Amino acid sequence: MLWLRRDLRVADHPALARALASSGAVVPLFVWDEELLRPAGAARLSFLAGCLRELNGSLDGRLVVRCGDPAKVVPQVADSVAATAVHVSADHGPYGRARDRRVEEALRRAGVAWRPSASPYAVEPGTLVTGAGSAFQVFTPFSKAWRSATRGPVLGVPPLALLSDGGLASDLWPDIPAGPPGMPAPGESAAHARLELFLSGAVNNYDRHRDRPDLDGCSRLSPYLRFGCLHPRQVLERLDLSRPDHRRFETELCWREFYAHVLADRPDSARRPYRPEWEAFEVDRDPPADEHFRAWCEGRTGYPIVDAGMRQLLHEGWMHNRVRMITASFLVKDLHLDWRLGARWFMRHLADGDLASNQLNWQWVAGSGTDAAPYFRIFNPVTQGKRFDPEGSYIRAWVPELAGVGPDEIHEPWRRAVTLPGMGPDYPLPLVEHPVEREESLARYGRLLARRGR
DNA sequence: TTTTGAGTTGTTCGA
DNA sequence: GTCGAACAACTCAAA
Repeated sequence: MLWLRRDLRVADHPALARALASSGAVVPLFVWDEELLRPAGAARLSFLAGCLRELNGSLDGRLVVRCGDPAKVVPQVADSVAATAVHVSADHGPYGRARDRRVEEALRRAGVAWRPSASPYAVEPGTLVTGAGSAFQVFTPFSKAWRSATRGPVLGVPPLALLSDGGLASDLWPDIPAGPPGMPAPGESAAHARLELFLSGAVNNYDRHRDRPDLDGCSRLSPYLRFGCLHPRQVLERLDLSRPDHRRFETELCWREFYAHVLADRPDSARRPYRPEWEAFEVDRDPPADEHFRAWCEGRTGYPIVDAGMRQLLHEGWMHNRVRMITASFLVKDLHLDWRLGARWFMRHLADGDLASNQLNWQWVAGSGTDAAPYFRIFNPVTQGKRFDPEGSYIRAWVPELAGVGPDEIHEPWRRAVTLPGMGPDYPLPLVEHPVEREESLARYGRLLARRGR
């Protein structure tokens, strides 16, 4: 049996290849695990469903789909097809590890072997350590180790004739809500199409354009990497590392692997500050915190680049990386809310929502994460907007109230002459004043330092 | 064990 | 308008 989780592809699939090589017939199984899907919204669920539908096609309709607790369902299916072994791609996340321990134990009692293969990372999380044998906490030394680590070969598509549905009904699916209108196209073939598009264009200007949400300058591969429609190995082998732009993209893939390593070492950092002293950082909980949070979620903070990003998230199930940083900084440093609120909202609405990348990047913004974050790194939403969306076309695409405002005024619409017709009351005034809240954040940081000194 | 150099992504202020 | 300095102190990783 092959139990699929975050490896929804047929090419370059070590667990699939190994299962087929070691057995007479292989039954592929996917389990809708309610526990895992609870924090996911319509975008990720429908993206996942689309990936499964296409995968089922690639597997000649032999994919067995079930709902429930894997510790019950996997042994059940294994029993009904008389499986001798269950193959998986390893999962090093906090939930995945605990779940796999339970499943492995249940299978062991039933006399079924547990066969983990390589994870959805180029370098297995947990394997890279410092000279002293501890986990890396700083990106740069990690990236050096990662670049020189040996990686497995890229595998092709194995012959699939030995796949079987074991005679089981295969279509026991939960109800999946429809995804947002602008959602990425799911599946392995869409992943390869996107990769080819990226390789034929944007990657060659990646250094310059990756930070520009108004351009199609980044890879948009994150949802495919999230569900293993594509393995990072397959991406890395296509890069020309003699070119700085390609190396820059490789670095971004390395960040993904770094945070997977960090989470494997510190599973608690998904829910708690990586630096424990940050537990004491003051966040707003009393009114108007609730109303502030709602305004942020719905994209009506009155800061155009922030609102554009939050609306793109709801419309596409995706947000440009630069804008993720800007919106996250706004929640944490301007609204003084707990990063976990924002992280949960992102996890709900992102098709690519990945626990390690999401939680630890949020912690990076909040200052509680691995980076020795300079306390003064507070994004100014106006400056960021001007620098990375100079014409304002990204904002205009997502904030129709500002469609008629020109580049000079669009980042600070509250400053535009009141005599301008037609764009008065639609767009909200700023929820807070950035310069004031910046000082407030610095003051809270100062108090955290003072508390530590005591 | 001690020392040393360095740490993704920024902003503001004053010259 | 441009540019460089200042903005804390600490901890990590490796020599």
